[in-house]
Amino acid sequence: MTQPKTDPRVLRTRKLIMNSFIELSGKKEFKDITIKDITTEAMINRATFYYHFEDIYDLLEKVLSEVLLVNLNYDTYENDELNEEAFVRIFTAITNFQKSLSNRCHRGYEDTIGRIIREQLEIIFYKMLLKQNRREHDESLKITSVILS
Amino acid sequence: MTQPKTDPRVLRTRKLIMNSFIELSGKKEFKDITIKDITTEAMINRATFYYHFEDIYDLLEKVLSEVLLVNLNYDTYENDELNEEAFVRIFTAITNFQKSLSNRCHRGYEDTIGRIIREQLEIIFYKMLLKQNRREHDESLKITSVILS
DNA sequence: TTCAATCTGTTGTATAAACAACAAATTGCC
DNA sequence: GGCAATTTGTTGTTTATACAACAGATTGAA
Repeated sequence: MTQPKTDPRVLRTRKLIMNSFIELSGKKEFKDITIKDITTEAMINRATFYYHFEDIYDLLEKVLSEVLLVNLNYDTYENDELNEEAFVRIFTAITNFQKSLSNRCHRGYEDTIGRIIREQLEIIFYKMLLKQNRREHDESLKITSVILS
Repeated sequence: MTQPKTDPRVLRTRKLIMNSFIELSGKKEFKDITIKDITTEAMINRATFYYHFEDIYDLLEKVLSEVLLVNLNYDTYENDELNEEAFVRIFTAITNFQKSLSNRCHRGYEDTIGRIIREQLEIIFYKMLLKQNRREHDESLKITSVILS
């Protein structure tokens, strides 16, 4: 509640970059997306990218976390049944990322991806547990483990 | 072709402000729209507004010109028949503006609006004439004159 | 009318973003 | 492998935007 309020310029720029990345992810494989692509699409100076993200992997991490969090917050307002669909969407997205990522083995990156997803899922599941409905989510957890293993 | 390239920040900010204004115009009457409303909606600092526009009337002028120009450029790619619809849209928009503007008589503003519209229409008609198809547009001109009188 | 609240313009200062230039790394092609 | 072209990080400088504060204007309700 008492957050220091982030500069609106920062919010706008980050959103532009992230959206451009997501947009491009629909057209190209992750390994073919360059930072220059993203910044050009976002109409943002390339130097500005590095003000917000270390590199393209850092961006990927943050986009993934963001997506998962957004979907989470969105879901907490809907109930039970509808969540199922959302989970399916999320998992599909994750799987796609994993797949398109598999080529670019650079610095054993799958581990990092896996870590992020697990962390976020942990949070999600935790909040879900607080809402008392356990059953189906345990299945999801197993599925994820399988995919990431 | 050899334009000095405007700063992308400027383009973004102007677009944000203009879009917010257009958005708000759909919800409120012009006379009820404050600059604070616009900047809040656009998530732009109010001081920044004055960096780009003198006041709300200046914004209105530029939005009108912009809208007309965009529609013009859009139309030049389509041909004859479809233009009719576009013109209808534009005239409806103009008429609405005029109507919602009529209360706010502040500094005899209708004159300015009329001037802008006439200027822009002049350009449009001129370009149309270069494309040889005269007939219908003369009617439009008459209609406009009536409205503005 | 009067008064409180809101809005308008304006200014000074801090910070994010643009831009240009660069060396190093990576890619892709022969 | 080697070479040209592209991409990546990084830096210094300029410019646009954020923010806070202000006096004056406008609004709206008592």
